Amino acid sequence: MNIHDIAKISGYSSSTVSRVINNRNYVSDKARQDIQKVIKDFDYVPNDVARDLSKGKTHNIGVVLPHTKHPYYTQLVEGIMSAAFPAGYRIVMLPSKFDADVEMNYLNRLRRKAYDAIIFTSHGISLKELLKYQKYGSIVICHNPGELNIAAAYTHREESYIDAYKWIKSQNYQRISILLSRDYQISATAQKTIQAYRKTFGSEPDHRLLNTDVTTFDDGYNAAAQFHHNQYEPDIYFTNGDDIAAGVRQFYLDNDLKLPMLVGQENQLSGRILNIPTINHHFHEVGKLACELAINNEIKQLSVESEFILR
Amino acid sequence: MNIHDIAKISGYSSSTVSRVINNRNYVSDKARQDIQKVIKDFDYVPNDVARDLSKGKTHNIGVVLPHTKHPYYTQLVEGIMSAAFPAGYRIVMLPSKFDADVEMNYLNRLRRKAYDAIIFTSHGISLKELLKYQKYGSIVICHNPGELNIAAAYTHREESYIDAYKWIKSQNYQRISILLSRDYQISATAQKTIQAYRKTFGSEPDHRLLNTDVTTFDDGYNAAAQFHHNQYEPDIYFTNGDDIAAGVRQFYLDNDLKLPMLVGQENQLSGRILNIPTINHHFHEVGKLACELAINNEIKQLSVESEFILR
DNA sequence: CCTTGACGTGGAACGCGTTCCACACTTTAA
DNA sequence: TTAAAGTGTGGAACGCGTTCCACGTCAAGG
Repeated sequence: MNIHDIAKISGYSSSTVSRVINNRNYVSDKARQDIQKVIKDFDYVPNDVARDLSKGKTHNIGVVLPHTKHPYYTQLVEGIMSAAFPAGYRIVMLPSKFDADVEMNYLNRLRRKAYDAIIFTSHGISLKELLKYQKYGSIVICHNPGELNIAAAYTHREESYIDAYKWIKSQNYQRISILLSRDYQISATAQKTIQAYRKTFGSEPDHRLLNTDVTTFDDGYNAAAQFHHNQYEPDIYFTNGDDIAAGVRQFYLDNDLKLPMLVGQENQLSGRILNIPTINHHFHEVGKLACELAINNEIKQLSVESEFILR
Repeated sequence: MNIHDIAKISGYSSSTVSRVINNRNYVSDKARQDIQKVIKDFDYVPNDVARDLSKGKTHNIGVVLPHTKHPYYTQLVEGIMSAAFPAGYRIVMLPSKFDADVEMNYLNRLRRKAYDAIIFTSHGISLKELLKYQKYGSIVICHNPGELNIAAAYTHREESYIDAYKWIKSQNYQRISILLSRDYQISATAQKTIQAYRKTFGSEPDHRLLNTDVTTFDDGYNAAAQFHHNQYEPDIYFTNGDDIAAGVRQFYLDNDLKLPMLVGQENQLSGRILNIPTINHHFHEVGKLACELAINNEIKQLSVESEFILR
């Protein structure tokens, strides 16, 4: 049962049926009623895929996420949804694990018109590669793209990182551990963390206390355990998330050791419960902005100030 | 640039081009090479929407979620994704806020072939209504559908609830508060909570200590504040999530009151940090099972045992 | 009385890939 | 030697809604 069947049965053309379905003008009352009756009698509904094909628009936005457990992505996705839903867009989750092949595959699906736009909450492939695909649809990333002309919504982290480090400095902590989620050679965000350190302290961070790939409570726990094992322990941990800081704390607690100072990020519940200073990056807002850029196909950069919260 | 253009340029028919694109047999080496060269030269990629239309399949699974902040849904979505991705399916997020109109809209989109299947992580409309739509595609729900013949993956909660109540009984707690996420008149899950109480204690729960619509840390906090204000306080809270229990705890802490006993659910990080007994519902597994049912279009019920964890 | 324009409707092409069927030719088995 | 089976390829319809264009009618403005 398709629109042409309805046309035949009702005795009108498919153009007129289409007008009725889409509530458009230039249809007489009689035709409208006749056609609506047939539609009802035969319990007809139009096919969305055919409509998408002929309109050349799917109202789908692909959202590429390296992993899902991490609250960064959860918050972003919520923000994206909050903007997508009212605008009649749906979001399609695209897990990537930073795998370049998988990401390229998603980009190609943008070319293939499976999505109207694609948002990279984070990405493994290079920005130059992304640029090449802009002609196929709107592409938005969630970090500062620097000079490159690509749509982006991101948190302006520098200030808050420097605020945090300044506070650390003022408290006279000596051994500062930095737990990063990704290698600072790869990740722009991790780089910012290090840069802010240099700016504030005028020196390099202590590499013996610098860890990468620390993203969860357990990772934090293990990092602390490792430092303890090496008998070279920090008196403060600057971590990439409150949950991670909570994991560090747990290690000290489990082993009856004096708790070090902790700094988290992302304003997670764990930080609130444990009173850990944090940095609120307003990811919900970032997601919302990213989605708006995607929908409006605007190539511009929007940033949100993040803030150090000392509890 | 479409498949017919490639056919014309290469001098073959679109059937042959299609065979080449889909790596099928019955194509000579020469034809394959010629066509592949044209495809490459003109940088052609097929249109996924057209393919979906002609195949009658989208490889999209809609996932209806009342809200996103709640970890129940997050864990389910992760589980769903873990099954969808390897099978070549993508998931489309469909926020509903339990709004029946919105849910009906999503069901209609199933009819309209926008999704191959739809998973309701929770739902406001009746099961009878859902049953009507089964003929349009696979529908899976995430709670026990009882006698109804509808695909479902869910946690078998009774045992663990009873285990929890038995423990509460054994500890001689007198005033038991139950904080539900939804009214037990509406929600099957909430009903189970009450039923297990009746079974264990042989009596009705104290309605003065029973609250509904408690889903977040702050809700827990406020519920505790309210009981305190009413000067009728529980000595134990049975809550719908560790985060909620953490919120309750926070109220007592902030007001320098003696902490009541707490029981959480969902095995969240907050419970782990604060050592709150919890119930692990294995939602990740449930999501995975639900997705498998959706993909295979099987109408059967699968359940996972949940377990009371006393820390 | 004629022109202009809004209104109502249909035809046919378009968006684009898939697939069934027919046809020709080449092997292989009998 | 011949029928049967396999290989290679094209034509055309199909999946289904949208939209441009043409054509006819009728009323309002000049």
